Amino acid sequence: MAQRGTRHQIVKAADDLFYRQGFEHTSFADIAKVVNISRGNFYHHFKSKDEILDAVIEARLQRTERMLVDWEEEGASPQDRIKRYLRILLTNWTMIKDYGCPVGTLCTELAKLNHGSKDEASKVFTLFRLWLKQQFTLLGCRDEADGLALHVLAWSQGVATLGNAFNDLEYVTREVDKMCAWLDSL
Amino acid sequence: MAQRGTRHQIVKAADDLFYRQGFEHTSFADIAKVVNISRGNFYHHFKSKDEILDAVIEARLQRTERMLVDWEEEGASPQDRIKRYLRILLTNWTMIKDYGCPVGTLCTELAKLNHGSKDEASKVFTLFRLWLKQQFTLLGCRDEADGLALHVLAWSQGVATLGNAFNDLEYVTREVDKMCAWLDSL
DNA sequence: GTCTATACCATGATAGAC
DNA sequence: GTCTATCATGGTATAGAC
Repeated sequence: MAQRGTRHQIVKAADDLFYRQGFEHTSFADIAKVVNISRGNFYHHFKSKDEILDAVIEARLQRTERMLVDWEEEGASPQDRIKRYLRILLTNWTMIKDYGCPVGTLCTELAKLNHGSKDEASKVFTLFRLWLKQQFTLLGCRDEADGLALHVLAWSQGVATLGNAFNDLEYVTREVDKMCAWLDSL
Repeated sequence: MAQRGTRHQIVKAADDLFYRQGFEHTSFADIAKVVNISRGNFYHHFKSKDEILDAVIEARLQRTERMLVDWEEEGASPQDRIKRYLRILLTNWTMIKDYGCPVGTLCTELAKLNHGSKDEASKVFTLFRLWLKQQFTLLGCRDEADGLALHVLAWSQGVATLGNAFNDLEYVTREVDKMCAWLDSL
């Protein structure tokens, strides 16, 4: 029980630090400081740093899945649900402006490292893609549903990257408004 | 003269490696191997790794500026020029699929490191932004020119990130086609 | 201008005491 | 299950010979 507790704390701290500092830039010492354990004690829970990464990705996948189920129940219409997705850019702005999109930035970092878990990381994108596709299907855009899902995904991803680079909340707000208007025009 | 030659070689090798491996993951040893000089010899040309980064960013800014001037002369119409920009996604696909967009990935990495040169790096985005704005102004979209420029920038950035994550050339091709069609409809 | 040698530190990882 | 001590490696950076 205590083991599970510590393990969980390690994953939680690593999840946060991998997002804010990047995977490679985060050391065991960084995580140990947050969790308040010694560096050596890590290896009782994980055999390597890569194993921690896998656990973090797994946690993100589960968290994302839960969030999408919640959104499924929250939003009255498919449009409302997609707008709920678009609004993450604004609700998470304080993080995005400093650290970018958690999904996209991990994928690109792992791609450059040619890391074995890069495909696993991109599955988070796939979760959003399938969920968005489902919403567009409900909207009656059956044949184009996947294309529209990818369109929304790319749009939000690009806005997150540029919003981060220019540190410009007004721009992001304008873009989200535009995206919502485009949605209503479908 | 030989000094300038070596310095130039270091910047060129670092430019390539920072793109393919990321800034932090690239060591002096990596660059030294390419340039074929000793590690110690670096400090005759640069005081620190950050100085090499600044030189790389400066080189990228100049290269981008030259490229945009070339495109200015190449394309007959503003649409043709913007399409020239969009097609980078396809002409540079072999690099993008493995390493993402050179501009966006550096900006996000430096943002996470909270690196002092992150604003300098995002100036490459600004170059594209102003150039695109100019093209849209020539197209007669004066009031919306900057918004449209940012729209194209975000669009291409998002497609690069997703294309990289999913390693899907067909998707990128479809998106570029869609972007070109949207351009013609303006 | 280039080299070798080296200092110094942080990293991921291991071994073994408690 | 947690700790301390330790290791090998590789990082940035410096000093000084040629």
